[in-house]
Amino acid sequence: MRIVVADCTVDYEGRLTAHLPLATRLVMVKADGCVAVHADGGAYKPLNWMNAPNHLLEEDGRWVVVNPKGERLTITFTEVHFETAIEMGDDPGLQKDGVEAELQRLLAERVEYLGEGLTLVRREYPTPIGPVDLLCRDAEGQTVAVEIKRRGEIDGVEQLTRYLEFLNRDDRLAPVSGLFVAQQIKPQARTLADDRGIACVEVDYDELRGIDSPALKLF
Amino acid sequence: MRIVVADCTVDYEGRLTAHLPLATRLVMVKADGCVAVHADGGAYKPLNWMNAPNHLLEEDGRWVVVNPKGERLTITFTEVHFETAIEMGDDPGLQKDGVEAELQRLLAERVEYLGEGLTLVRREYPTPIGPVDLLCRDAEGQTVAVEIKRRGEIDGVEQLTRYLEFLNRDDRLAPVSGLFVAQQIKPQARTLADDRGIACVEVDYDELRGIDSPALKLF
DNA sequence: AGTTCCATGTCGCGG
DNA sequence: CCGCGACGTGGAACT
Repeated sequence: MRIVVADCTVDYEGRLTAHLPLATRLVMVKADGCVAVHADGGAYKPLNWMNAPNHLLEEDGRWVVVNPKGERLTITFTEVHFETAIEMGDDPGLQKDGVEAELQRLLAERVEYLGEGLTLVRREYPTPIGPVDLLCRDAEGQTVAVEIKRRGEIDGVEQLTRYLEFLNRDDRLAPVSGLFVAQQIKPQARTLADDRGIACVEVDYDELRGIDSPALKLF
Repeated sequence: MRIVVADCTVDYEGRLTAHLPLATRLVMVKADGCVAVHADGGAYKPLNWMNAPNHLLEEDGRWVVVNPKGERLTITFTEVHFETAIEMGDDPGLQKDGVEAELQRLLAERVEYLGEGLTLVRREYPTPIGPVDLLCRDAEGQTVAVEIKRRGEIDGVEQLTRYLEFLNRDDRLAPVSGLFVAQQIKPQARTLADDRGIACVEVDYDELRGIDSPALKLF
């Protein structure tokens, strides 16, 4: 990794046009070639950047970074305050836990949490336009398609609507009703779901994890 | 700005749980207090971070960053290879040009560019599921809902379709027709729009900017 | 390579 | 402060 602290101006021309006036900034070049320009504040996100793959042309007091899509980042240096390069080696990568996949796993084990008498038919039930998170049957034996999100927004309702459209063409399943499940459902998403006759359920992740945990079975 | 290159492990507990095994990484602390851990590759985005406002507690060989929401980032240092701190001052900030807001502003001033006899009723016209970019009336006085995108794709057509569904329930407005406007409209989006009776218009940003500019009024 | 969808999304604006 | 939508969304998984 290469690190340069310098007074510079930056110009980006690509998906939009952007310009950074003269100021002191940190320029980072990673081993894969991606370039990022950071200010001393604002956010962890760089002010400007160019992802790999790209080509870095170093002229006198100016770097021009171009990528195959024709986007261009130009950094013009006025004064370099500090510069270094450090070998860091490969990174083993980030291990994550607690995202949507986890929520789906927990709910698949406990579909009755979503509604009395609900039973699981299949997780990731395939349709021509992608898999439905959970396919269930309710107490009366009617099919229920469940879409799970961490945050329930309009896109999720659209997605479930598309699934229902396809599932309802299958005579062995129809009529299929929809159930939209999320840790938090936005009002607009709820409005749209109501309008389309799709039921909504908010679930509590910690409570679910509690139900799931072996510890609770001791009680 | 403070920069540390070190062998470290990182643990994040907050909206999710995440862990980074031991490796050499760059740790950046900005003037506003935000902390970012970068690997030497992968992307411009840090592996782990904590935005301001937060509190950084420096113990022996370990930093603990906590924020008011109760999220916690712990960096445990094995060996520090390099460390520096640099005063960079305020950043004047990024100037952007050519995004959707700009396009909407330009078109609101010149709706007749979108069709002969079109007049603006209101920008950001509210509906229960969000605001319509432009609400207009055509030469015959019929209501037209306009959705503006930089890049016209299928989800934009879906969005406009939802608005039309709601607007058409309002007797004072109905019947409402749709107009999908973008700098470039993907073939699939155009097909879907046609299928739903929604008209499409591609606009040229530079031309619009030209029309908008006072210079043209000299002719 | 193209498409779809998640994200500790982040960011900015308007109510 | 919340809700909502754009973003140079980025990035990963899957076809």
